[in-house]
Amino acid sequence: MKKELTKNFDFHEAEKRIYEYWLENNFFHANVDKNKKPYTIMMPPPNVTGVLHMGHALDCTIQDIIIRFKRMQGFNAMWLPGTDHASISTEVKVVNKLKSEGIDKEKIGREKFLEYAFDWKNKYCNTIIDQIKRMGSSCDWERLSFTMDEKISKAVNRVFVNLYKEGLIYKGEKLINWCTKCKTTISDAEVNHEDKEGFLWHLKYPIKDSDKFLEFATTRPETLLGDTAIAVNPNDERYKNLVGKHVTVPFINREIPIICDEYVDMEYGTGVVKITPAHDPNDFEVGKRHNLQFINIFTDDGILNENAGKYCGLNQTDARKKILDDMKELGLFVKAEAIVHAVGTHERCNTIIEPLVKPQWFVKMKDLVGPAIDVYKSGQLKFHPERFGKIYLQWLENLNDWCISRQLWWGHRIPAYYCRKCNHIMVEESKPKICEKCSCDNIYQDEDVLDTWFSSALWPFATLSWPNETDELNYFYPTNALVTGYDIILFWVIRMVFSGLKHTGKLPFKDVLIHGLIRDEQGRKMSKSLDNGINPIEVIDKYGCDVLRMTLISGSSPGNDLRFYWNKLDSNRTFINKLWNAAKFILMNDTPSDNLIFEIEDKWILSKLNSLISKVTYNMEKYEHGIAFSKIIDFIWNEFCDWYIEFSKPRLYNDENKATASYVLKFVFINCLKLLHPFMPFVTEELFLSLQDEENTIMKSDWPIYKESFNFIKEENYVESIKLVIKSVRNIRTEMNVHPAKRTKLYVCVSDLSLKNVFEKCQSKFLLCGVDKLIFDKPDSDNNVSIILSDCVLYIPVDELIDVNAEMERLNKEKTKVESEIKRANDKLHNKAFVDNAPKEIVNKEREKLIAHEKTMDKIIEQITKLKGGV
RNA sequence: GGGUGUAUAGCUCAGCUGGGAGAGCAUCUGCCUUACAAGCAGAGGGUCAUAGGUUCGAGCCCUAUUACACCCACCA
Repeated sequence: MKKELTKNFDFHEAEKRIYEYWLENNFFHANVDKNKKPYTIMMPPPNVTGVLHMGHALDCTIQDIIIRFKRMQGFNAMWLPGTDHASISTEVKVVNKLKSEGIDKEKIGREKFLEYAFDWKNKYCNTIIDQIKRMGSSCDWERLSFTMDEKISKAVNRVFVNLYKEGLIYKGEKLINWCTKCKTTISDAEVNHEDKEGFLWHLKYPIKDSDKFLEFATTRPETLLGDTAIAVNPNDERYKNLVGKHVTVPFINREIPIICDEYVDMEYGTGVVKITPAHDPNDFEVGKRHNLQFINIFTDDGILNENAGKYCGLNQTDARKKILDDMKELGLFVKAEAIVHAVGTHERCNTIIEPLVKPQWFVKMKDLVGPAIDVYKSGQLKFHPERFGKIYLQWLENLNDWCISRQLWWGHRIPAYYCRKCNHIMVEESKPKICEKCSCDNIYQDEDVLDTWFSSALWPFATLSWPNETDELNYFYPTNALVTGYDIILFWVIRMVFSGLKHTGKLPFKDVLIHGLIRDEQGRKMSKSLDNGINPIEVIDKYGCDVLRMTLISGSSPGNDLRFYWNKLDSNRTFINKLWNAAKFILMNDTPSDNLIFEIEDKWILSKLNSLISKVTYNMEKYEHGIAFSKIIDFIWNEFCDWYIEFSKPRLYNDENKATASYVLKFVFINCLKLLHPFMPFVTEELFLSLQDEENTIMKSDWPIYKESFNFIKEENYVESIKLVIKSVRNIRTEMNVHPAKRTKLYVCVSDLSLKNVFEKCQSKFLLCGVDKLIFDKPDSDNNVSIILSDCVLYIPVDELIDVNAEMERLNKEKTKVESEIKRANDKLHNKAFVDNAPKEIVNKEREKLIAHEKTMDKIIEQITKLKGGV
C-alpha cells in the first residue's frame, strides 16, 4: 500500500521539500554529453535593481515549461540563469540610497562607490535568485552568471577591441542624447517621445544692411543664443533674394548667414528655420553640410553657460522667459502659437533630453545590421507570434549608430587607454604598460562605462566562456529558444542577433518567443507610480506556485497582454484540489495488477488519452502552451474524473475486473501528471512520487508518446452512446424534478444488436443517471416519458400519471428542433455546388447527420401518434 | 505622418489548416451520491465591432470604416 495523501495539498511544505529534493539530486544540471541532443535556453537576466515582478514570473514560467518539456522528451536540457548589472538603473538607485544616507557619490570616489554598488548587487541578486527558485524554475544553478562576471567582462573587452580594430567602433564628436539629471549620454533607444503642449514662437531677426526683418518660428527660443545660421528652402521664391545675406542674433550680436537647405519645409511656420547645430539633430546635420560653427550654450546640468552672455547661469525655463521678454522689448517678437509637439525624454527618469555635441564611443551599425536582416528574411530566425518579426525588421532597417559610452561608474569600463603625453588612444583588452607611440608610461583609462546592453548582447555565448572555445560553448551554443517580452526586442533581441552573428558566426537562437505584459485588473500596466504591481511571491505564499503558473498560462495566447485577476487564482486552485482528490481515489482503490482484460470504457479512455497526447505534444512544439494546457485540464476533469472514475466505481466496489480498472486509472492518471508537469511541477511531482513504488522523479520521466495500437474507435463510439443516454436521462429527470437519489427502470428500444449488447453488458453504468435496471423492450404502460435518440428510444416510467398535453408539447418542441436540423442538412446536400466542391469527408459527414436526424424524426412521429391514440 | 495589435456570452479571455460558436467566473435550479460542497447534476445567456467582397461554405481570408491600445518618426 502506498503512502496516504493528506486531505489537501499542503503546498507550503511540499514546494520547499520538493525543490530541495530536485536540487540535492542535481536534476537541473546538464553536462556536456555528446550522446544526447542539447536543448538550451538562456534566461533573460533580470536587472539587479530590485525584486522581480509578475512579468518575470511569466517569463520564468514559460521558459520552465519549455525546458521541462524538452527534458522529458529526452533532450539534454540546460537553462542558464543569471542577472544583469543594469548599469544606469542600478547606479541611479545606489546613488539615491547613498544620498539618503548623506553620502555623496562624487566625494567617495569611484572605487568606494563600486563597493557600495556591489553590496547592493549582492543583496538584490540573492533576493532575485530566491524568487526564481520559488517559481519552481529548473535552471542550472551551477551556471549562474552575472553580466559583470570575469568571463563576461573578458568577452566584453574582446568584442570591444575586435570591433575597434575593424573600425566598427569609433570615437566621435556627434550630437548625442544627454540626460541633465543622470548626467550621462543615452542611446536613441532609451529616449521616449512624448507629445507635449507647447508654443511655436514666431520671432524675427533684423536683416543686416537693411531695415527689414526675417521672421522664423521656433519651439525653443532660448537656443537662439547658439544659432549659427538661418535657413530657407532653396525653392522658396519668397526668400530667394535674401540667401547669402546675413541677419543679426540679438543679445550676442552674432551675424549669421541666411542659407538654403532642402530640409526646410516651406509650408511649416514661416518657412524659415533658425539653425542651432549644437542642440538639435536636424540642425546638426545642416551644420555639417554647411560647415557651420557649433556653439554649445548649456552646461551638463542644462544651465546656460558662458556662451549665453548675460543669460549665463539661468536654467532653461527662466532663460526662455527672459529672452522672450527681451525680444518683445526689442520689437522682435511676433506671436505665440499653441501647438502639440514631440519632446524627447529619458525613459528612466522622464527628464527632457538635451541634445549636445560631445565626444563619445559609437558602434557603426551599417555593416552589422545586414546579416541580422538576412537571417530573418531567409527564415532562419523565427518569431512567435510571427508579427513580431515585422517589428524586428522595421527597427533594424532604421538603426543609427549606437552610442555606447556612458558617464557612469557602474558597468564595464571602456577598454580604451590614453597617453597623457601625446594623447594617443590605445584600445586593448588590458592596460598597456607604455604608450605605443611615445613609450611613456603615463597612461590612463577612459572614465566611461559601456551601455548595459553592450554586455547583454553577448549573453548567449559570453555565459559559456566565449571567446574560449570550451566544450560547453560548442555543445550548448547556439541556443534553441529565447523567451522575452516585446518591450525589449530592440534593446536586446536585435543586439544579440547581430552580436552572435558577428562574433561567433552563428545565430544565437532560432526561435524567439515573445510574450505580452501583465496588466492589473483594470488593464493598466503594472508600475511603481501606480503602485499596482503584485509581487509574485505574495501570490505564491497565498496560493502556491502551481496555481500562479496556471494563472499565467491558461487562457492566454502568445504575444498578447494578460490581465491579472485574483479571481482567476481561486478557480485555478480548484483544479489542484480536483487533481489531488482524483489521486486519493486512485490510491484508495489501488490493487495489484493481475491479468488485464480491457473493457470498453478502458479502451475508450486509453484511446482518448492517446489522442490527447498527440494533440498536446503538437501544441507544445508550437509553443501554444495555453491551448495545450486547457486540453489537458479538460481531459482530466471532463473525461477522466467525470466519466471514467464514475464508470470505474461499480467495478472497484463490486470487485468486477477490479485489477484492470485500477491499472487503467493509474496508467491514465500518471500520463496526465506527466503532461501536466511542465505547467505545475510541484503537485505533479508530489502525486507522481506517491503513486510509485520507487522514488523516481517525474522530472526525468519520459514524455508520453502517441501509440497507434491505442486507438479504439469502436469503443470510443460505444461509450459516447452510453454517455449520451445518461445525459439525456439526467436532463429529463431534472426537468421533471425527479429527486437525484430516486432510482428508476429504463426501457430501451435499440435496433442495433451490437449496441444492445454493449448496453446490456454495461448496465451498472446507468446508475450514473439513477437507472438501476435496463429493460430491452417497450413498456406495457403508457405512463412513461420518452427520449428519442437517433439509435434508440428510451422510456422512463413515472409514478404519477403523466400530463399528456405537456408531454405532447415537449415532443413537438423536439420535433421542431429536429426538423430545422433536417432542413439545414437537406439544403446543404441539395446544393450542387456544395456537393461538388466540398471535400468528400465533409459531405459524407453531412449525409450521416441527415440520416441520423431522419431516424430520430421517424421515432418522434411514431411516439406522437401513439400519444394521440391514447388521448 | 507611418506601422502593429485588439473588438466573440454579464465579466476575463480561448478558438490551432475556412466546414454546425467554446472555457472559466458570474447567474438560475436541484443535490452534503462512500475522491472532491474548492464538489456533482441540469439550465439560461452570443447579429463573433460595422459595411462590402472572395468562397459551395467566413469568427477565421481580402477591402473599407469605427473605437481602444501600443510601437516607430527630426517637421523647426
